[in-house]
Amino acid sequence: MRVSAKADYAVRAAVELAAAGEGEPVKGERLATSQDIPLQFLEHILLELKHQGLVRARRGAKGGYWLARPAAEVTVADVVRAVEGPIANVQSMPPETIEYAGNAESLRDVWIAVRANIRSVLEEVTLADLVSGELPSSVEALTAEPDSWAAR
Amino acid sequence: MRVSAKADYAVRAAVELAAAGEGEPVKGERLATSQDIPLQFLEHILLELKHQGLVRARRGAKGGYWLARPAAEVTVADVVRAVEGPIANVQSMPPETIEYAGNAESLRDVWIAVRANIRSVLEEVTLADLVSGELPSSVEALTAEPDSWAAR
DNA sequence: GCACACTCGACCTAAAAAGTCGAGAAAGTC
DNA sequence: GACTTTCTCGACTTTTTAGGTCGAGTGTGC
Repeated sequence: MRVSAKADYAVRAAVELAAAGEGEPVKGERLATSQDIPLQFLEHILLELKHQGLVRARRGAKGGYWLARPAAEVTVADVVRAVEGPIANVQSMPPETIEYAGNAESLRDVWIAVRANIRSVLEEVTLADLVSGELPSSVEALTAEPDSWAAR
Repeated sequence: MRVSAKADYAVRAAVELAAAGEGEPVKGERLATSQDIPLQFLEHILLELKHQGLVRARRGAKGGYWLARPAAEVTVADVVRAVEGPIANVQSMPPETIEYAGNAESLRDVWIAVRANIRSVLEEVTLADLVSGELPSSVEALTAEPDSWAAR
């Protein structure tokens, strides 16, 4: 139940692209320095985002990366899935395919519920939301709870 | 964003202990076979659960493992934390301690919201709930959504 | 005292995560 | 058309985690 560096980097780079607007391409190096990500690792991540159709790129002078879709139409879930695959898998299997023996039968439903709740955040927040700093109200409601900020 | 085999095993073993009741200790081997978990790996897990005070054990004939607290007072979150540490860390750091540069500032709030939502499931469900098969209504509400079952 | 079953450190392998290198190919500039 | 820039991408390295095994030891009950 942890978020990998790769996923975190991917979202941050995508936000940076979103912030740059539809204008001209942003160079990998600028993304790397502005978000403090190792350049060559970032290039791999951007390549994956490109392969998933989230990002486009051009080489050469005036080259760089840009979002393939408007920032308001790209969710955080899209970016995370592009680099990590399905969200909230259990033992690398989607929870709905797992058969639990006897007493643990209901455990599957718990993992399903967890996944649903993760999705309800990641699929609601778009890159445009992140750039503007205004998250959807359902998400703000969660961060408003003081309890959400307690380490545990 | 995945659930490790270890966490899954730990919860299943704990459920099995919960189902056994307060009576006599359950042998490691019985837990291993009933939930189909490699015995020696399971023993490590049970040892961790013991170190965290969730489980007690006795050696020798008539030995075995049992829950240190009533099943209704042990949540799935307790078990997962015992073997995996804090839930929903980003790059091994608790999200509230992370500083994001410039445009990515709000990303921290997203991870906080995700963690809050995961907790709201795992901290609500107890081992007793799992044994009885009746999950809290807030969790059942999530699994009732057909969308929750769709792979993505 | 003997068998049973947990204790626990040491070890192991495979895979994933995280990061690096370097050759090459497209795009623009002069 | 040479040159520079910047992405492309396979190969490789390193570190960490996941997942699992072994075996000597130790407490317990009979």
